[in-house]
Formats: sequence, structure tokens, C-alpha cells
Amino acid sequence: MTLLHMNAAELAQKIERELSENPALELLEERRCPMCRRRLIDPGPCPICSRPQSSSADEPIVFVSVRDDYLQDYQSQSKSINREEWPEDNLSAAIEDLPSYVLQQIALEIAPEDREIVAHILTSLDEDGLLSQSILEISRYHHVPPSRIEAVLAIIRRAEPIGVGSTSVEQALLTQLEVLAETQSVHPLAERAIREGMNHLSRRQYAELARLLVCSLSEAEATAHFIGANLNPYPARAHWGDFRQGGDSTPQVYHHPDILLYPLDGRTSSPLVIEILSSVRGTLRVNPLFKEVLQDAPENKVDKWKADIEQANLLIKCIQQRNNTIQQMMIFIATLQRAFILQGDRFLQPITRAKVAEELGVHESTISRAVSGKTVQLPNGKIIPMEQFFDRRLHIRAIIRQIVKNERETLTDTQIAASLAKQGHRIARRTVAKYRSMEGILPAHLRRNLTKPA
DNA sequence: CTATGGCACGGATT
DNA sequence: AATCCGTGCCATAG
Repeated sequence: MTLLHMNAAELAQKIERELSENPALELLEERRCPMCRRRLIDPGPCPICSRPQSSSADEPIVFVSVRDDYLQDYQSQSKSINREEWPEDNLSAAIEDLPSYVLQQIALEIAPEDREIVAHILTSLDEDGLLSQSILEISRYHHVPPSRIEAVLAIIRRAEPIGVGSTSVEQALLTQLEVLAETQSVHPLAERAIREGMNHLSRRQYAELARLLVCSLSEAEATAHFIGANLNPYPARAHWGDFRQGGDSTPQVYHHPDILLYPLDGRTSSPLVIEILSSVRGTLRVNPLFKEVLQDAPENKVDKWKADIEQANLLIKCIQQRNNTIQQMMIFIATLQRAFILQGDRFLQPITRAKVAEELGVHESTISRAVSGKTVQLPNGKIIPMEQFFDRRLHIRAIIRQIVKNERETLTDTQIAASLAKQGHRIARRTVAKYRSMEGILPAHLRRNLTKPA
């Protein structure tokens, strides 16, 4: 297990363990930038505040700052309702306290006699926005029939983040699907896949899923893709920013991004900032006192102590190396994918890990590890897995979506393929059909009378 | 007859 | 070595 393929949360655990086990390791006071109050890990001036004046948008200068307060503060913050101590920076505006955020939306729909129930539910939400208590428990507590709890929950679930207050992942997904279906076409098999095939879905067992749904393998895969791309099993994750979150249907942990990307001054013409979120408060180093005391160490301990120092040194080096690799990689990606980051899926440049590795002069497995299991928050608030930067055809799918949206007459797959070819994308007709299905877009003959949906 | 979906093969990627 | 993905060919639905 190398440090490189740990995400911020995993690394935090690792460091915590090391700190408690290894007396040679010391956590130094945090250092903050006096201007923006970012916690800084690397020595030297704050990269945000001391930026050079000559930042041009054409050749974006990429800043890297390392800050450590984000994860921990957010975690403690989301549990309690009080947000007094939240640091005054640009993120606090984007992050709302979940219970009051939801309440604000539904307050008018709630009958006065149900207010207590709502309060109860909203304060019992877990970090993911799901309700861990059973409906029966709540109904007993308030001496009301379960049906009334159900009714209240039905209102809550439709608030943003959609699906919040669901008692299960399935329910959250179904609610989102329902709401989504009101504004756009959804994949016809999605509902059954969630209802009946959740087990297979989360384990990516598409063959089993296909058998269960009595459909073909590729249908099953397309369904899974649709669900992954449009629905979010854990409503509260990434509830800042856009409510429709790109992602993955596997219940992976990605509450919190590992990296933030945003334009420096909020203007899309300014350079991008990359913030690598480290989850350690302050700086790690080998305790100098411990080194001194080593000379007077008792005979039987001297080897152990030496080993401790050795290990502490190694850990620090590894962490530095890890951050450095991630930093190099993100600089490259952010520069290359600037348009994608700022303007969306359509502008994603297809790139492989191998190419990035070559460009940076590292082994490709290094990039693989640096990418795996990590997530990035885009300027629009979406949290996406880093793998998405390497999705070879995401941009094509986005363009297809656009073509269909702007079509005057319903286009057949062949016509869509031709339209793509005009824009310089040579895609086989068969492939267009596949992408279309993945996006939950119906075939042409069914789209024709979409104005009157069933 | 045309548009779309299924299956399976081969090449690329990890 | 294992997995993912695009595409060609054929079956079938409309």
C-alpha cells in the first residue's frame, strides 16, 4: 500500500495512526497566510496572495496551495448546527448547513403540527443525507402513525439535495430518478435496476443485472452508466454546488474532494487555482528533541528509537513525494483541460494516463495510483472522480446530448453520426447508438412524439 | 426497407 | 494479464 493511491481521508487516518504510535514524529503548529487565512504546508509565501501581477489567461498560471482545514472542519461542521467558527473564506459561502438548508426550502409546505417531526428528522440525518433511524422509531417517539412520517419524508425527499432523508440508498436514487423524469427523459430500465438490482448494480455485476432485468448485457451496462452519471446515492455528498452530481453508482466514499479547482478571481478569464487538500493540521517533522535524547537512550531502547526516527523520516519523505506527484500531475491536467474544467464535458480532451506519465517523465503506474480513488471538485461545485479526466469519449457523449437538444427534426443515429463527422469526430453509427442509450436518450422514432410523454 | 439493438471480436489501456 | 471500448455483422422491430 503506497501513500500515492490513498485519498485525503485515508491519508489522514494513516498519519493519525503514525502520530500515536511513533514518538519521533511531531506535528508542528499550523502556519496560516495572514491575508487569506489559508493554512500553508509548504514553506514560503502563500501562493494565492503573493501571486505575480502578470497573470495572463492565455497561459494560465497554476497555483498550488495546500490546505488542511477543509476536511475536518467540514465534518465537524455538518454534524452540529452551529457554524460560528467556520473560517471566513470563499468556501463558506458555498457550503450550507444541511438541516437548515433543507428546512428553508420546505418550511412553507409543512403543517405546523408536523414541525417537530421535521426537526427530528432533519437533525437525525447522517453525513450522507440519509436517515439512519427507522420510520417506526420516529413514529413511536412522536406518537403518530408511521404514515404521517412517510408523508413528511416524501416532502423532504423532494427538496435539494434531492433524495435527502431517504431511508436507503435505493430510495434516494428512486426519488432523484422521479424528479429527473419530470424534466428530461430517463433511461427506461433505470427504475427497475435500482428497485430490484441494487446489489448487482453496486458491485458492477452487469451480467447478473442483465439476467435479472431480462435484458441484454449492453442494455444493463447502459442503464448502470446512466444511473452513475445522473444520480447520486448519497444526497448530501457534494450538496454544495450543483445538485446533479456526476459520479459513480458504487457506494464509494467520496464525501469530500481531494482537490479543488477554481478560477482565481471567480472570473473565467483568470488563472486556475489548484488546491490540494491535505487533511493534516500543521506540518509533520521529526521531533528534534527526540533526536537529542537519543544519545542518552537506555541500551535496550536505542535500536527502537533509531528505527522510529528512521520511519518518521521516511513517512515525511513519502508524503512530500506524494504531494509533489499529485501537484505535478494536476498542473498538467489543469492546463490541458482548462476548457473542460470551466466549460463542461463537451471540452474534455481525450487523454490517457500513459500520455500524462510520459509528459511528466514518470512511470504510468504512478499516474494510475495518483488518479485512483481520488476526487476533484470543479468550479461549478460538481465533485467528480479523477478518472473522468481520462474518459476517452465523454466529450462526444456531451456533444451528442447537445445535438439532440438542438435538433429541429428528430435525427436518426446515422444523421447524428454525420453531424459529429462535420465537427471532426469520426464515430461509427453503432457507437452513436450506444452513447445515446447511455445518456438515456430514446431512439429517434420514439423521440418524435416526445411533446406528449406518457 | 430503414433504424436500432445484440453479440462478439480485436485493439487499446491499465 | 485483465479489462474496457469501439465497431462490424446480423437479427429484428417498426
